[in-house]
Amino acid sequence: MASSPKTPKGQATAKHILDTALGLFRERGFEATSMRDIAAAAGKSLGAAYHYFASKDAIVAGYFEHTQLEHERRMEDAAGLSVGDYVTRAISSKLDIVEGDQKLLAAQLATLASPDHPMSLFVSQSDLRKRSVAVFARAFESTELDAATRGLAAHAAWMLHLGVLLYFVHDTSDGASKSRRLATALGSTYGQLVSLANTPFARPFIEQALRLAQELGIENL
Amino acid sequence: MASSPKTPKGQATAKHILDTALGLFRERGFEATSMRDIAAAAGKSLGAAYHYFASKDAIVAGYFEHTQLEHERRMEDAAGLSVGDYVTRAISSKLDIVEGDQKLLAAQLATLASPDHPMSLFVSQSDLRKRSVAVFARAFESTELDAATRGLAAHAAWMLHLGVLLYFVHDTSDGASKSRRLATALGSTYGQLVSLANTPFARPFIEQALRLAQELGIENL
DNA sequence: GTCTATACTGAGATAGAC
DNA sequence: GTCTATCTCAGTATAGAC
Repeated sequence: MASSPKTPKGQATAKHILDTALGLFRERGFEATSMRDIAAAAGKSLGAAYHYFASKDAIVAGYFEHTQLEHERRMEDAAGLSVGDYVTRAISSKLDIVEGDQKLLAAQLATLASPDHPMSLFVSQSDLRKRSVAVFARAFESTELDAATRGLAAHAAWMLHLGVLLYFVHDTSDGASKSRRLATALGSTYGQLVSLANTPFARPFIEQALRLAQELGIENL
Repeated sequence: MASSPKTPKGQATAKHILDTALGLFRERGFEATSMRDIAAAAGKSLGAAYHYFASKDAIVAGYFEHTQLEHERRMEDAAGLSVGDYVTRAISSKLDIVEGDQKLLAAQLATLASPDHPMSLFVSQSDLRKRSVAVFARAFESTELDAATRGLAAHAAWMLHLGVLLYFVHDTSDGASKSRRLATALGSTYGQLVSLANTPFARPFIEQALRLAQELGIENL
């Protein structure tokens, strides 16, 4: 098992190993980078790397933790925006944070989407998912939607964001401009749809979606 | 490199190894099954297994090939159905085929969704994706949609089907009943939406989606 | 062409000395 | 806190028997 760093020196070493690992993941991809490579590039022994990170996956967990913290921080001042602008901004922020990490994200898709895996986003306890959804939930704070609809809307926005990330993984355009274009389009369209949510036209669809979500356990994911 | 079987005996051996492997994948999952396990369970040597399948991934490729052929076969007689019924039927059929293979599918998510990987669904050349989308395209043969809208509609239906498969991977309900419920709900709702496609209300959204799809290269995926 | 036997490389992971 | 040595086991390569 890996221990968390106790001394300032240990903290520095752990951070150094993490940063080195992420650099290598970006350069050559996740699978092409071995723990030996990481240790060597960090100027440490293999044992030192395992002293701080129980496994290669633990390093990735550190990356996602950093990613989420950064997302929360960057969305702190977005409270007053319209739904469309908020969602667009939230997805775009995420793209800013993960830009350059396509290979790493691609390699983690199976982990993130698999059941039975401790880092899975779709197990009901997933702390990372809850916090990530919570960021999107704030888009609907100023709307007139009831709590249930709001919860569904937040999950839908979060899934939209996952869809953009899936596109992003394959996006080779400069500065991920295509992904950003997609984020804007989806965000504003979604904003328009949400504004229809209380109209007679849309209401039956919403009702149906709410029933279905409850039946299938999407809410208490 | 692996050779394809030349004699009836070789064909039988290859099929036996494939079936044995799939059985083990279902039982214990993909990663927990080694090529040695597969060879041993099939009563063959490790070399024999590698003689027919270049890698563990090659066995999985065999599985997806079988899956797709089976899907095409089962959808042969679905030509006359309405869009909603066709899509529902197509997704449900797929669930029939892959039921029990949650662990295998989950383990392949990264492979299927990654760029750079020969088995990726999202590289433009992917034969498997093209054939899979083609099955869904037949849902719109009897509609009055123009070709471009039809192509977009087919891709959208196919992505809906991927979404259901993602849900299915986590579905522990008996006989995947929840996934089937989702398939029906999405299929019929999608059918309703498509029937609106030529109305003045929906047309602007469709136009926008078409422009976006072209811009982002979704069409010639 | 089909298949066995065997050995090789390199990965993730661990134990225990310092 | 760090390192060296080592373990296990994956996929791989190949020589040659039938």
